[in-house]
Amino acid sequence: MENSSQERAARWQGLPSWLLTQTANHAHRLVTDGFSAVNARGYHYRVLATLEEFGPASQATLGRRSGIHVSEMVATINELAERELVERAPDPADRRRNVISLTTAGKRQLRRLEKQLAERQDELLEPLSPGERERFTELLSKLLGHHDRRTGEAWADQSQA
Amino acid sequence: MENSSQERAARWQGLPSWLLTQTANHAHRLVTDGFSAVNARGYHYRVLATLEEFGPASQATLGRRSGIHVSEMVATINELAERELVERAPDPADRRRNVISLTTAGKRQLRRLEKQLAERQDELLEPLSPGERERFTELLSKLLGHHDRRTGEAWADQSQA
DNA sequence: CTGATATCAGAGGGACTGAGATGC
DNA sequence: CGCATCTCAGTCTCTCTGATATCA
Repeated sequence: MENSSQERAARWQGLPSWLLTQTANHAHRLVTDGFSAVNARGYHYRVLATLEEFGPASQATLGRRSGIHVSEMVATINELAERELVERAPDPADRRRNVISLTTAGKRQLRRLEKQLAERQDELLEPLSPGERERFTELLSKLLGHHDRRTGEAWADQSQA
Repeated sequence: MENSSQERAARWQGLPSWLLTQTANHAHRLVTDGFSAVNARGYHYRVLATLEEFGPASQATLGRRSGIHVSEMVATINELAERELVERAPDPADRRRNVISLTTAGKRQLRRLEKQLAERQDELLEPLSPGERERFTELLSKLLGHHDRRTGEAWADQSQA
């Protein structure tokens, strides 16, 4: 038998990058499953939340604010508009643009998505104590801030229109 | 926040799942770049390391030990064999199987990959103190162990089948 | 017959690139 | 004119499914 009853752990399993990417996969699956339980995906949540937070905007601005690529935005808005969760209307002031706005159905859906999201965070952090959870997010924030700055990805604050 | 005056941060940016997946993206990019600097990718490292650690094996066994899907293993071994980093020989004891073994060039390449890997871990954790690094990997290990168990992915020590 | 092995083709999601058409 | 916006088509990488041929 090539497989003994006790295999050693592969040597890379203790590496921070491995732990990080594997745990992130679990997190991603949890959240994705939560979203698809209400027939949505991550982009839907991000667009709806951005609309609620910043108000109606063009697709391009929406893309900048939510960190979603413009060409992805097209498909995302298509899906949301089809379900009447957002409204897509031509901008009278600039005929290149569509003005996207949240409908009341969209707001209701956003509430559902946020409920899912909160539950999945809890599921993700389940084995950690409250104190550990706090330290964990602190450490992650520190790392993410560092690398976002390093690679110039402060997309949250690069917007003018 | 280094945010300019106008834009608030998107509301999901503090969520553990967001911090985790985004940071993991950075980690993945770092490691991938490190590997591609020596013309390799993650699967190459995992196969070479597994070969060194457990010795020659069939592709299927190699897949179980390294967590790489069998159909991916075919392409991975193709690439490694083409560069003569591994040898692929028919198993005389079982004609379905190929026995894959590490060449001396493969060992040299493995050293290069491990060097890259170590450097990138350091780059990843740069903003953290030694104590923080330790706590960080501890917390991640706790989470990953939990979710691996939860979803039955203890592929590192699953012996049968 | 069953199960395992190696191979190949392809799906599917996520992030991105490039080009074209329209309008500022 | 240069630039922005919207759209579509396609690439790339990773992971997984399915089908097939071979053999234990």
